[in-house]
Amino acid sequence: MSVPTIKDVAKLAGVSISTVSRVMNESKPVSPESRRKVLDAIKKLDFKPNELARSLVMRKSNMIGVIVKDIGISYMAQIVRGIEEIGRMYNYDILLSSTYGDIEAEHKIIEFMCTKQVEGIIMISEKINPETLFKLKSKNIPFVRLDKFYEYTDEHTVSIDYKSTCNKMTNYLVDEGHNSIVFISEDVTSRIGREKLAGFNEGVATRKVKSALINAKDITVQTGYDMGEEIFKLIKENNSTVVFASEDSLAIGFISYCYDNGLKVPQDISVAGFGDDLIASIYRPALTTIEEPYYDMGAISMRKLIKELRNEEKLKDVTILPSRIVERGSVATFTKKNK
Amino acid sequence: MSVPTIKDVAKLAGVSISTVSRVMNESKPVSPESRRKVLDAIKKLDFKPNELARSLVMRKSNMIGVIVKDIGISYMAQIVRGIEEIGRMYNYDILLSSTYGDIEAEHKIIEFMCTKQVEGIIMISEKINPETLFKLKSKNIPFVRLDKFYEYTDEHTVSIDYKSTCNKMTNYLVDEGHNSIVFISEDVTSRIGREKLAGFNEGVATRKVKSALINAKDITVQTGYDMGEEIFKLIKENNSTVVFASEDSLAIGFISYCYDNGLKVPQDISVAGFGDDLIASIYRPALTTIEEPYYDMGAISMRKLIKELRNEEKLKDVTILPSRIVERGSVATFTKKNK
DNA sequence: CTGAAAGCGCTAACAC
DNA sequence: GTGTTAGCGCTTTCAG
Repeated sequence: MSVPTIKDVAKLAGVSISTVSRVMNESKPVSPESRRKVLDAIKKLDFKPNELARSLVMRKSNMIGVIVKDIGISYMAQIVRGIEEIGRMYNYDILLSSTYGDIEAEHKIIEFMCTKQVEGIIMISEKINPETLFKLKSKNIPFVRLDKFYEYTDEHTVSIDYKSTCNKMTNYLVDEGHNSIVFISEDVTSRIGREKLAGFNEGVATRKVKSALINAKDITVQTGYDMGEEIFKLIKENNSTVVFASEDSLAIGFISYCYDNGLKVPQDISVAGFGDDLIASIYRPALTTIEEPYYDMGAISMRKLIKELRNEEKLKDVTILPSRIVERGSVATFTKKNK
Repeated sequence: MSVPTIKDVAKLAGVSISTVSRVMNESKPVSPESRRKVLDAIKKLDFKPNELARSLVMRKSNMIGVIVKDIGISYMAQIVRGIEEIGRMYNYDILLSSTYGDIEAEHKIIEFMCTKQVEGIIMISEKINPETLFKLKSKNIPFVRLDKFYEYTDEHTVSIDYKSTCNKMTNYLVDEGHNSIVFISEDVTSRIGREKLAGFNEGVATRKVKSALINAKDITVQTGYDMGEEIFKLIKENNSTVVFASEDSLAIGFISYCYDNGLKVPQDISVAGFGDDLIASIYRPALTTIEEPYYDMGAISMRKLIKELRNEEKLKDVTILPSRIVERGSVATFTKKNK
């Protein structure tokens, strides 16, 4: 016989299917005897309820859709880890799909996930398309967005305080003895780009140190590398001793450029990043950077989503997580510190 | 009204639900007029069929379970990308779960995925537990394993020819003018470990160069680093000019050790890896290594699984994919080559 | 406490 | 061509 159903269990146990259901779900009292018989039958048949059928009748799929731009991007994978672990705790499975930035695909995925009756959706992307967002909202299915360029509006997200963190890093660099800093900023038309820049500027202003700015067109390692020459120029012009990149990838790209062009990090120039990518600790020199708690971002998003689904709690619009500076080898110290 | 069902469509179109079903699935001819009415109603209501219900009655979930050890491991994420893209082509969704090596969790996940009626399972792990495998087989649900330590038996997998590839790399190194090679091998009790070593030995034997061997207890970057001192000793004893690590992570760890201990790669010592991890091209010096086609491994596994599900083709036991040497900066050239 | 019966949303014979 | 009906495997009234 193929896979057993509740009927088979009922027959073997000599009770009705309702009784079987009741012992399985402990939804209603069942006499000890029936209970035992049912349990025996379940064990004997190695019966496992068909979750599809349960989902259908209970209108509850226990599935969350996770839409990422690309699961191969390491920080996204870290977020997914968090989502997944919390999911398992609450018995939620995740349906994963990647968009590769294709907006057509994005829409299809959302449709499809809805037909699969996912109970909620988490979107992880660098930038989420407004149309997609609109679509998502129209479905009125709970969702959380994890989006680097998120402008606070009325959706739910989990983030860190980019501004104060960049301020902190700037202060740290000055504390280490750096008096002229080059800042590589990312897309300043985005909230995060602006916040990071603002934090840096604030730090520079309060500490009264010199600064120079350069914009990255995107946040790939390649771009960090390609900007090398320009950055070198800025360093020379400003007598800078450190480059603070608003993304680790940019910092790594730049360090690679230094490597290829005979500048030693941190002996000749210090470099700090932002994000604590997987690679930041492996690279040599290991990158001094700001830890973005990706795993936690995923975990908290998931927890929020689940609470919302259980009506235990309304999703708060924005959750701000702490972040910290991770000191590694890429920043030289010019001051004697007594820690 | 909440989400519309097939009934609502039927009512609005003034036909029976069968007719609606028929036009949706094009399963049977329908008069042009009914068809139009149905299509109109569907559009008007923005009706989308409940896939859960369809799955239940058709006994076909269109879901594949993907069990990874940890989606945060970059090569695993690469494999998942391949799986996912092919999946979408064939309208398969993926249900993702990570085990973190916990065998308890592994079993639960398999159970759970089966109750969710996944049609097949792909397991991605460095080492798959025999018990898990047994469980999986007992479910008799099609599955593919992507396992570094896989010993060919009777399951289905996709792999590359580790032996000949290592042989090729060894020859390449000799061609570049290296006459004494240190090989960092991984767990030689595993098939892959053995094959890699065999390939290396073969190359060394045919080219009649000197060689030294050292075993890695695992394949983490840290281990590569920790072995640094021992490797240094081997290099000195054998006058070696190159270290060939059987995993990129080991190579990277070792290069980091060199960096921290004043040996320059490739000026003082060359290093080659295996795998072409994401980091291999980003690291400086960029790592000369062997490209393992992770994406393709995922894609092909998925395609095989789907073919099997469609009964178009039996899963071949083992599929061997091509791989190639990626020349980058970590290996010095001592010979003049006219390419 | 327990069983019969209705029904979740859909597909697939089976009649007409 | 089309509607009726019987399920898919399960939960949940509703009687008893």
